[in-house]
Amino acid sequence: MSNQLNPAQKAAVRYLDGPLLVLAGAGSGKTRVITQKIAYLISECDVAPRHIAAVTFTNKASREMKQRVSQLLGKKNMKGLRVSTFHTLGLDIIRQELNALGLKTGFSIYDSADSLALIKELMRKAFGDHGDQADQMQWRISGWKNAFIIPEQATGLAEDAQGHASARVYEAYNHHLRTYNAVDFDDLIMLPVMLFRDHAEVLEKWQARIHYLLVDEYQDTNATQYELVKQLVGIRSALTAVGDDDQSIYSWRGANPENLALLNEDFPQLKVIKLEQNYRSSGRILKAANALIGNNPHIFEKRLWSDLGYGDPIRVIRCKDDEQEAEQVVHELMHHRFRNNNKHKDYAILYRGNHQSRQFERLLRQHQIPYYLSGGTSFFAYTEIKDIMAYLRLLSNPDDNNAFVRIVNTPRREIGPGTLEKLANYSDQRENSLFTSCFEIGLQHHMSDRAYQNLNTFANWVISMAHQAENSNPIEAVKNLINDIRYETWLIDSCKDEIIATRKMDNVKELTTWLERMHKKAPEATLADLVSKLILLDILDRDDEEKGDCVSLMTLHAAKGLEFPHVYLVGMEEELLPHRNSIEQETIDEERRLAYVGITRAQQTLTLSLTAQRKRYGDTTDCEPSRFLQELPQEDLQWTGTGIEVNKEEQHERGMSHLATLRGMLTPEG
DNA sequence: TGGGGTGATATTTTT
DNA sequence: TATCACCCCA
Repeated sequence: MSNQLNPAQKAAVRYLDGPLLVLAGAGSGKTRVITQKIAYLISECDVAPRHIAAVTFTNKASREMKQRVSQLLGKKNMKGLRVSTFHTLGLDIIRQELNALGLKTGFSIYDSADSLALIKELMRKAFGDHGDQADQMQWRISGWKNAFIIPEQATGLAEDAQGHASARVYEAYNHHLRTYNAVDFDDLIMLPVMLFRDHAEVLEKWQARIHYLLVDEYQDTNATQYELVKQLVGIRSALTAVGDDDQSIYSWRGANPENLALLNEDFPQLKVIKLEQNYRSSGRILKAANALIGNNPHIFEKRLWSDLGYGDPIRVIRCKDDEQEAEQVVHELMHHRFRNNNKHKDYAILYRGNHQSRQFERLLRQHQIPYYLSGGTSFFAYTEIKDIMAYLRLLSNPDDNNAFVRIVNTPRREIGPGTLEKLANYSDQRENSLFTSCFEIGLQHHMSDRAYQNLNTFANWVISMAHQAENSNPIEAVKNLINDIRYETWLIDSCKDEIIATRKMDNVKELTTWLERMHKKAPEATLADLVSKLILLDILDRDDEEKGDCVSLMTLHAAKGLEFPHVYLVGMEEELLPHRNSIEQETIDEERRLAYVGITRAQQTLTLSLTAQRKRYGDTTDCEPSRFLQELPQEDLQWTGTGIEVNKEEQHERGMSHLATLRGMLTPEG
């Protein structure tokens, strides 16, 4: 890829006369446009870095962006530049406007596990026992927050008793979060928007701070995020939004691809620039991608092209069942790699659902091919990390009930479920956090002296540790704390396996190493600052570059934004891609975009695979080829597959059902 | 407190 | 069919 910008890219970089929407097709160099534009603003237009904000969705994207800007400008010339995720931007705002929001310093950020636990508890209390529906409730509440709907509005919108009940849980949930001096992920966006709506002077302050706003992956913004963008941009309208409606695959999570069209309405002066030259894929792959996505309705028409040559045919491997699919794909991959002397990391196997990875993993292991499986357990899901994080959270925010409950008896302090129950009842009555209740005289009458003593000792210990963290080096304080609670001994005692205990302790050490590193970078930051930063940052992001030479296995969702020389898109069947639920809900368009995202990941070769049968919930079911296969240019597809012979016999037995169509597709000119 | 038995449940998940 | 969360019991 050359360093020069093409005319469309250049126009997007230079355009500053008003709001701009850059419709950036897959592989059209959108990150380059954003980073070059930042550089242009700073070095050519004399905009101070601190007046520019670029917002992304993932830490990874924001890291990459920062890095590329610093390549263009040098680190010292970008001081003050704000490149962050939406959530980090929200966190910054909240942190600086605490009082107006009714939060206290050191507030906690509840991750989804925390919020689920809270919702579960509330549902148990309010509705007897509907704790098993907590995840649906969490989903609903998050949906409301993403759509900028407050509890009162949710109540108003409720159509039945169940809706009312849900709105009540939402209300209670928010109320409890505030009591615990905590916010959840969605609040990080929602609270700033509410604040800006109600306090013009605060909004003005932030508008004065951010003179130019750039938003990446604009099609993924939800209603609340769009509101935040509109507020910050204000009448100045200095906005560059970059997005691609064809790559909108998160609407099930509240993303509003219509925001692209809304931009047109909300900013009548909106300028639209299309990036249609693709620097990634062969002409044939793009032709296929264009053909497929042509079946979707479009507000903005665009047509990707490339001058990278026409390339190899798209292969379609037809298999007997999912087991054979894995065999054939892996064999094909191995041979291709060997013939072309490629690296493992040149290859990716993409699929619709996580469960599809299994067969492939098995075979890759069998052939000793190193692979990288995206979407494992998050670092923060480990119990030992949760424990330590809970301690750290409690130090900065003693009112954090989740943290309190988690570690009050870990390691053991003889504060059992009975005592906790009594404490909880008491604090409920008083509308206080558990921690605060520990100090109340009235509590004594509700439990044994011994229990009361234990609680008191613990609470005082928390205070002294918090004091230490505040008044000396926070990292030292953390290390002290881990020693103080004898966490290592506790791990060894509680794990049967010494190796596991060591591994867990290693994780804990890694956590402190991270804190140390962050502390070095920002010596002024308090422990609370470090902890909240840590929560928004998925540590597992780190092995991006340390991934090594591995075949990538991932879902289509996870593949967005990535590219590979050779891509295998597997499971091209009805009910899988498009997924069964999407067929029922008639949201085929998004599934088509998902397939589109998969296809456009490929640089040189693309191989699709499908099976005639698949094991599903126990029994084997027949599969039909995905409708998307028929939407591809048939003359560019090359069908192969060894499953055909086997199927010939079955065909008689089954009386030529759908297999006839399959065979039709296997013969060219069918 | 953990392990085993039981029953429900089976897309995608940036923060 | 496999997994996972949950409950109960020792």
